[in-house]
Amino acid sequence: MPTKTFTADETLQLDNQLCFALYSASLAMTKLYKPLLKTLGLTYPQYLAMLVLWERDGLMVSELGERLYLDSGTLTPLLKRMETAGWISRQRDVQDERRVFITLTPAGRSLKTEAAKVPPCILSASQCSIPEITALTQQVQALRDRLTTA
Amino acid sequence: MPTKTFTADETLQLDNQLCFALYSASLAMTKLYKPLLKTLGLTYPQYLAMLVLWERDGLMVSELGERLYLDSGTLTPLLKRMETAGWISRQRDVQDERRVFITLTPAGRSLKTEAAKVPPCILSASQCSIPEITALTQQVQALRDRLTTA
DNA sequence: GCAAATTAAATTGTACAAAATTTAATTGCC
DNA sequence: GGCAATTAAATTTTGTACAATTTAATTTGC
Repeated sequence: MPTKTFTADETLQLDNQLCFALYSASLAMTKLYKPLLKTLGLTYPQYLAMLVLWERDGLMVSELGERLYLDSGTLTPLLKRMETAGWISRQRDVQDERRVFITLTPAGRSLKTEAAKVPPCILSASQCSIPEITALTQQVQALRDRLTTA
Repeated sequence: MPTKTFTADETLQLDNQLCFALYSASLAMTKLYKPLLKTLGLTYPQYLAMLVLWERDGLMVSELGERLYLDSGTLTPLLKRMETAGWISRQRDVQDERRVFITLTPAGRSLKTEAAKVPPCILSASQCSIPEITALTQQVQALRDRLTTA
């Protein structure tokens, strides 16, 4: 079977780029979340960190980073701001002084109730059905997993 | 038909979030592009700006921003760096001193040939077929368009 | 039992993103 | 014609991202 070839113009069209579709969709998503999260006192990446911690806390910074695909250079300042805001505490391991464990404060834990109102707002704004969202989420996750192992 | 309801735990699971799938996939994509673009002397958002300008240059900053869904607060410093690097020139309109037009330099224009090698590298790293990529791109674009009008 | 390699986080420096404010120019409207 | 509203970009501030380097602690070989 002959392989279709593309011109330089076609391969470089902005609207043919999956990377740009993801980039612009992710920024659009962030803009939608921002005003809702502002009422909670969280930025968007801080909200993602809270989603991880509401599932299970007492994680090391590196474990949080694996879950979020972010490194310590990004997480350390973000977590310091979250500590200042009163959502989490950062405690260095006495056994191994390199490790820092992240634990939710009572305020951080109870914020989950308010946060549960956010996803339904986003869902309605996205004008998508649940099955559509679920399918797209799985496809994009599968792509991400292939990209991170590449 | 009864509507299925979800618990707070389900709605807040990180791996159920389309927003996080997009966010992490977009960052993974950026990491894949970064070493390839470094050989060209471009950052990833600068590359996106070049894609627009290779299609058509002589745009105002605001027109570039509409195409990329970015505002002048992001684009102005980015474009200044691209001017310093020699890829573009920024010329203020004599008729209307508020407008700044962005034009490719000869070096910027000729960079397109080298850049055409990038998308095939990404395609092979993504381990996806062309039809898969095309379909996913269109779905994510459609989502973005619904989010930006929301 | 100790030096080399590894691991974990912090630090540093560069580069976006976006909200808010400022400055400058133009457009409407009476 | 003149003033308010609007538009366009720059500036400022806050907050990510991430590569590269540094510091500190542990593990592994020999």
